[in-house]
Amino acid sequence: MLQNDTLFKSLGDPTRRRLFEHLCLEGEQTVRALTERAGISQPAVSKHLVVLKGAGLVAGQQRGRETLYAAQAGALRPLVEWADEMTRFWEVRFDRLDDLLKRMDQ
Amino acid sequence: MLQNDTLFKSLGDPTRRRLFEHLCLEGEQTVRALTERAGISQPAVSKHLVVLKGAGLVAGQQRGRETLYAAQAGALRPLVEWADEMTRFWEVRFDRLDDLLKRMDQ
DNA sequence: CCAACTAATAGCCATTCGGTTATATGTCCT
DNA sequence: AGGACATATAACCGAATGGCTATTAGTTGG
Repeated sequence: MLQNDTLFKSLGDPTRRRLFEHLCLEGEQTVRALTERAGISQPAVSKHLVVLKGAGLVAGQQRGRETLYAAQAGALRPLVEWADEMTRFWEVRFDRLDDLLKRMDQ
Repeated sequence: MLQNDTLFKSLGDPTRRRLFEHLCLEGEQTVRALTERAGISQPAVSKHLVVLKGAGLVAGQQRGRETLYAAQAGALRPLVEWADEMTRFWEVRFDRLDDLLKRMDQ
């Protein structure tokens, strides 16, 4: 579960998550475009992109003097799987409780 | 999307996420039991539980002098929905690119 | 060739955060 | 009643974090 740590941590910061959201919804963007929209300095954006890249959430390809970043939505899969697993276990327990209550009713 | 901020932030800390995982997999636990397993001090655990409760991920019911905490797995739904939405948008764009490439092939 | 432009890095700072110990509050048991 | 126990809160501390400005490196176009 160590891989999940960087994934969840990356998405834990609102600004960073918004950058990722924007890339998902609007498609690949230059750092410049992302900066204008984020309302923070260009170096701050670049630092966030490094973190997102470290989690596999984003990939950047250089084209000339600018770099195009694109979301890698597949990187979200471990997150969904984790959530499903947690929910599944939780529901199993709920079912057991339900059974217990039914047995107590009778 | 402001509600998601606290949710993602709560899960962003590994220790905290592990507490939640434990409650999901093992069922409700006292603070004492959680503390023994977490390997940190009892106040630290209590603080994490406050944060998790703030995100709706956990609920505590006092019973005598101890408090039983239980996971609220339903609180994960916004997270899954968010991930689905991001993936959906991303795939739409991918399809468009796919179409474009097909058109270019012909 | 050089000035403008784009992005990344370095260095700095204030704040946040996760941990600690000490203490308060409340409950149980003898 | 009083001591042990369970949890929450307060106060504090060092490390991590997210932001900034300044600078560097690389690219383009006149």
